Amino acid sequence: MTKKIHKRDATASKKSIVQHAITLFSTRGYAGTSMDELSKACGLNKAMIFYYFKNKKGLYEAVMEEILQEIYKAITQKISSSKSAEVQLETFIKTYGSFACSHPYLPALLLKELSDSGAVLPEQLFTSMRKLFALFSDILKRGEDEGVFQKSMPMVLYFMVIGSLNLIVTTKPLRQKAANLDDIALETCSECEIEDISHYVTSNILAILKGA
Amino acid sequence: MTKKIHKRDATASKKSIVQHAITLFSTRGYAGTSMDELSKACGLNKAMIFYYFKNKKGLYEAVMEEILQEIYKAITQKISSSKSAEVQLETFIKTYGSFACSHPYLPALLLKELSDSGAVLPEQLFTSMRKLFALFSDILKRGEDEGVFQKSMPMVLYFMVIGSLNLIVTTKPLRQKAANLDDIALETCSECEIEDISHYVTSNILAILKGA
Amino acid sequence: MTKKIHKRDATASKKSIVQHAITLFSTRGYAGTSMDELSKACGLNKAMIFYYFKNKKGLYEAVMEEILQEIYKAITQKISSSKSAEVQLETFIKTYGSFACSHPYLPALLLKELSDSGAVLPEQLFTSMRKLFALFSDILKRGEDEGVFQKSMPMVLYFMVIGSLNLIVTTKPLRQKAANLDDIALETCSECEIEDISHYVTSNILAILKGA
Amino acid sequence: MTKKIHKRDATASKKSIVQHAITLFSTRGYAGTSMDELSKACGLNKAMIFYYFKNKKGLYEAVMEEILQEIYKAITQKISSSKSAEVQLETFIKTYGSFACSHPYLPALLLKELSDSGAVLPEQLFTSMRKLFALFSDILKRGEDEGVFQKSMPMVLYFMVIGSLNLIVTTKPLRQKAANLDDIALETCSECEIEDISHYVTSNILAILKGA
DNA sequence: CATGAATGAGAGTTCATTCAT
DNA sequence: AATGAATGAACTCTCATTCAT
Repeated sequence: MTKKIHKRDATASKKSIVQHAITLFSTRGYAGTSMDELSKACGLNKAMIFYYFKNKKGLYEAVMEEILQEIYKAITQKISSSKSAEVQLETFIKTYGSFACSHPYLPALLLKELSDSGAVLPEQLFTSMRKLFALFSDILKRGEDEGVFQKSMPMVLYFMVIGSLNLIVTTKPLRQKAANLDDIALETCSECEIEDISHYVTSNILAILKGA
Repeated sequence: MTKKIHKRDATASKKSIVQHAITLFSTRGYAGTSMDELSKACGLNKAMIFYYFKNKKGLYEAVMEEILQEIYKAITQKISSSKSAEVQLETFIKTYGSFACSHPYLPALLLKELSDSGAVLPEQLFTSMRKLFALFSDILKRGEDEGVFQKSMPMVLYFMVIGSLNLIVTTKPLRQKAANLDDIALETCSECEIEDISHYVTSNILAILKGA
Repeated sequence: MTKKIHKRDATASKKSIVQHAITLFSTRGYAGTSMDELSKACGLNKAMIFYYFKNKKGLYEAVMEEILQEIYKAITQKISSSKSAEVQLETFIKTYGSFACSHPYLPALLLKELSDSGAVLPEQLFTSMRKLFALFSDILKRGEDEGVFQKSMPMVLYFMVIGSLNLIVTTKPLRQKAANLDDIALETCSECEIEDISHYVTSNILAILKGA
Repeated sequence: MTKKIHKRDATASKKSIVQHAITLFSTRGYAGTSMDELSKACGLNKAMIFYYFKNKKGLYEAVMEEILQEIYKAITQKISSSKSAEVQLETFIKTYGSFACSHPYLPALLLKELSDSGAVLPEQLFTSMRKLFALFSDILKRGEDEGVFQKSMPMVLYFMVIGSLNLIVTTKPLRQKAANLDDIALETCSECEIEDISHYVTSNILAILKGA
């Protein structure tokens, strides 16, 4: 008689769905993720996903919203306390790197979305990504105004930063497997710490901005 | 009475399938591409896809093999004639950039595959990508040996190059739409030519490698 | 507007699927039965078959499980009340015969499965068949112990019994058609009652077991 | 330039197709056998099967025709020289047994066909089977006329003979696997020679026909 | 809020068969 | 006589989604 009634806690259930959805979407992609699998993963009835998120796309939107807000919050919090443009830039890159490393679904989802100009979520991706880039762009502008940075192409620099950091994170398993297989030593950074990489990227960007 | 009799030319049919598959895979992703749609796109019976490529994965492998060989050939041909490490590096970056721009499926497919460490094609992606990176890495080493380049982290630099170039290409539509919508001017390079960007990336990487 | 809403009764739906599957599998064989046809036959959506039985093989297993249990139950119920080995043997044969006649899918399915050593369901067929044969074999042994039966080859006798009864049932339509067509009288038992045949088989087996 | 042109020997090709078809039909059944697989098995182009046999059913007919003629010939040859009804019956049973054992596709195909009254080949199966049964029936009649056999039900006796022999052959692998797995000894004749079984069946039938 | 039964469309794949060479 | 390319229908199975309870 007593059926396994679930939590009856709307917010908790929603959160559980989103969390498991993040994992699945980031590993299998949007089309490759099935609602059936997701419902099993989070132990909730399949219909509940539609009850809370209307449809698959709605859930995906919630997922992307979530992770883009997370990374944005993580960066703005750290940056607020920084003074100089130089330090702010360093903070931006290092925070992004360590966040991407500890939340590897971010690079996976971001690269997937960006790889087709956000075929699934054009507008939302656009506004969210825009905010993050605006932050980066502002730092560069401040540096220019302060006379510590050269004139630059912010968009390209931004992509150099997040492109390299994202790829370093997503290809980690690939590179480690390669390291075990490879005869000759091709330096693939298979054992590098994210801190060292973030640091290296930072100094590279600064070298570019400071010029000869 | 007149059935849609097809060309009866194996190589032509295979090529047609691969070409249309490239388009679909790069825009919709692996899971999002349907063999039905593909067969309609290339005007061939669905069964022919399986006749030639055994299954969906087999076709995808053929597609990736194709484009990775293309870009590798494009780069090695141009590089062979270059002399100094510096010029070779410039050639690498500019060739990659212009190829990616004229064959925009390359960045799309590459980013998708790299975004989950090649979930679909682990080994093949690995070997093919490895060859391209080895080329890049060799140039850096030669530069070091010749004393014109500083010591560096080749993997990170490589990802800075292809990360930025790929993202510039794939986000082009997104950025152009943004430019029309945006009130304030955020420099998103929506009108930049790929030559200028490749040139900028090149000089940035050289700045990094040449140091202060 | 009025969609074909179904009963929403799990056990009823499952039963309906199994019942119609029995008919189809027994007439068309495993490979010859299509899930599409089955779904139409039982008025349920095709997906429901997979919802309840996972896949075609799973359904087939359920079907075989069902009918083998049925015949086993039918026989054991009747036999339990019998006293002597002789009567038990008679009960076994006659029950099997009348059951096979009133449930003609049993011989059809059994012969098909046995005709290739259970290519589809090796283990299950094995255990289920084994139980039935063990019953038969036990009766013979008891008869031997009691001194009323001669030593015999139980497996061969068993196959003589179920072989003949099954074939009589499955070839019934064939033999009746033959009777109409045939000029000369070939005694094909086209009008025989199953009771007479079971009786004849019983007395034959007893003749064998009692010896000269 | 020189393509692998095949034998160009019509009868040889046809024979090869039939031989391989026998194997496949007997193991996988009619519906379970694919023309693709068959063409690969016999190394001939798929279209040739249709060139020679019109369609799948036509090939199946040829296959059944072939094996039913084989067994009929094998038996009639041996029987012609026999004198008494008793010896003829013995010859019938033993020849059938040894042929079935050395050509195990016969029992497999026969049981499959008989299990649904020849759904695929009603008429042909009917005439061919009829001939074999007529042979058996004639022997019994002669025995009756000679006063050595009791009155009997030929159809049932016939099915007891071929039912048991066919099942013994087709279930051999099943019974051998069972023997290895089984803890307690259930006499499944897993190691019996066909000669012993044929002999046992013969003496059983004779016991029936000679009566008390 | 939660469940499991139900659905229709479409997925990838295989089929028997035909046609041009 | 023989081949490989082509076809359309059918196959098993999965999908996102809805409905009754």
